[in-house]
Amino acid sequence: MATIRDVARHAGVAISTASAALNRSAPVSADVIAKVEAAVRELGYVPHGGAQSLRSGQSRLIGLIVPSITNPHFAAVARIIENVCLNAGYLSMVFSTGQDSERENHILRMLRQQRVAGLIIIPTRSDLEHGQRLKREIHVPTVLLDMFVEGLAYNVVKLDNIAATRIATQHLIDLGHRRIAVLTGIAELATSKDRLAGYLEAHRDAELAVDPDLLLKGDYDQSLATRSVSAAMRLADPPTALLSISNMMTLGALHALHDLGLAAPADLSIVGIDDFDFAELLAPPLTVVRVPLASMAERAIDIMLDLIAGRRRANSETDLFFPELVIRGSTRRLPRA
Amino acid sequence: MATIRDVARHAGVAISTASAALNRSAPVSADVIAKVEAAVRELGYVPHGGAQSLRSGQSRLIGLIVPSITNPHFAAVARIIENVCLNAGYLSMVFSTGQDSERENHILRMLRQQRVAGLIIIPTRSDLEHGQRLKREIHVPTVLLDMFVEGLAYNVVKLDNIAATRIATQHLIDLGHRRIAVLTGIAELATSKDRLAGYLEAHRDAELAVDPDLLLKGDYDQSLATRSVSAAMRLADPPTALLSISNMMTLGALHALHDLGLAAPADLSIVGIDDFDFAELLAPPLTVVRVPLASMAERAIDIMLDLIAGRRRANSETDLFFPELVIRGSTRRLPRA
DNA sequence: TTGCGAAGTCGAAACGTTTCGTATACAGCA
DNA sequence: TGCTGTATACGAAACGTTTCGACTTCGCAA
Repeated sequence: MATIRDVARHAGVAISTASAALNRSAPVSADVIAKVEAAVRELGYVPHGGAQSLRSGQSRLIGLIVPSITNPHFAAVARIIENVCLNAGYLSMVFSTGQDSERENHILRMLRQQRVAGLIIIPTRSDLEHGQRLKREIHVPTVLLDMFVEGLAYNVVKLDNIAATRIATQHLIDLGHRRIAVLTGIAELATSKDRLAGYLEAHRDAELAVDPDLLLKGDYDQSLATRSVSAAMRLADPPTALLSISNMMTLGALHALHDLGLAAPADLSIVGIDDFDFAELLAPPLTVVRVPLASMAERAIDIMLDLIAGRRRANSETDLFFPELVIRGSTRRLPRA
Repeated sequence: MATIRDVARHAGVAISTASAALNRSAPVSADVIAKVEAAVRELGYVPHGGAQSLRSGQSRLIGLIVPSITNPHFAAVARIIENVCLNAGYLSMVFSTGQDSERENHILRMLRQQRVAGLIIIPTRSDLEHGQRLKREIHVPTVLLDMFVEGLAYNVVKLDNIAATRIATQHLIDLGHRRIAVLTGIAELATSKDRLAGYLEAHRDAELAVDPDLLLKGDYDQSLATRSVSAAMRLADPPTALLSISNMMTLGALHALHDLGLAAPADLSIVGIDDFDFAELLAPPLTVVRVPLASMAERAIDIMLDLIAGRRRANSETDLFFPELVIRGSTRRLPRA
């Protein structure tokens, strides 16, 4: 592989001059620039990123850590961040934690080994202990996406999660539902807590009691959601509506109904948080709360690049985005008993 | 950031000894290993990947290039490869080409700059010209996934695409369909050609003529597929069945029916290539040809790691995988006219 | 004419590793 | 006792860059 030494020799200049010509980091005559660029083309020279990172102390790598790349929600995030990075001369590196803190930690370490310039993370937990662990492990500009973590002075870009479930629940209440189940998330996660809070808030506002039996266990994954919903539907007094706080669990709920020979919205009105391409084509088309994901991802990477460039200083400000209810076919007015 | 020099000093040994202790690359006493490892922990030392790559001439990075990470099909591939890499001490870097050769080229260059140890690619084109371009741009072990490219002596892991569409088409013919439309792909792609070939083969076998009007334009994306199917359904003599050669286009077809107030399978039987999580939950549940994707991705990364380790030599052998028809609700027997 | 600053170029050091040849210590053997 | 071999440890070079101080050259002002 050609090195900059080859390029310099080929162009008849010193290595330092070749470097300056390529990076425009010092005044170089147009003539020399032309010769150097010609040499680069001729030799097919591509700089050694490792050497650059070693010498300059900064890489052009940005790490992105999401729960799972197979979730269309996060795939969309990855795609957007990849694009912005590529346009800015950076490279994004995407990894899935599978909600496993150990794995998250391992990924963090590997990313640190690559000396990534910045990190965008959807963390696996949001408690203080985890915050301290992250603080210990991370030494670069970081933006928290989708979720806040205790004790971390990082910028946060997230949804108004309370509002998201509040308007979703409100919608169900407006349709006359009184027994509204909720597929909850992981108790340790701030996002889950907030989403549950929104559900409770809507009940309080409507002066509706909450039946603990209708707080269904979930873990953001399909299979547990399927089981939980199955169980709920077999209750003596089953729910007439369901709020699912994440897209994969919504799918799980659909599966459960399918397995039981039931259907939405006839047997159960369903509203999910988080729209996605397929939602409209499902049976039934899903009523969802849309999360302005593209904007959120863009904001996150913008902040990141600002942070790296020193145009902005890290702080713990939160950029809050607002959800929007999209009514489709999976919810219906509850007929009078 | 702590360097290996700090570690060495802290452990009271020479740098080279510390290195040997960490990499087990030379005999080091258990005593010293313990001291070095203690120092590593205490200082939070993480080696500088760039420096390692510079000095040793090899990185632990593997590039994965797919058409689009937002396609659940490819997201699944990415996830599998990420896992295998992580377990093998490698890091995968995933990028989406958007079927754009220029972008593919740009990504290739950036990956070359990072000195990735290997590449797994689903290429944007399969003609000879593109093959030569790739050959020029790539200097590391490479595995072609999902598609063959002319003039490249790389290992290929792909589906028996002809069989895939043949059995799909055969299924429709068996159900009595005679006017079967096909949503084709990009003409330059070997995979598309093969899939069209399978469709034609099935017709030939059944001694059925092919109506050119039923060869619908597609580009692996939703929107064109939607338009093509819309147009087809407005034909004087519309098709009674549709074969879609990729999942996103199947969704597009569904959208088209939806927009026209039509439904599958009543107005059109649909079979798509490529199963995915949502297929079962769509309206209707999709009849598809399942692609053994997980196995394919695993095989690809296995070959890759073998290639890197020198346990295997690059060649142009093809690992062929076989599809399987999964009959669900989107196809039905054509009632007699 | 001299002096001075700017433009352009160069050489060498440094970044953090790995690797390889060499040094030391000690045990075993003659 | 002296020699050889083995097990460890060390020192220094090298990987490909960027960066910085130093050196020319040249134009221009004094």
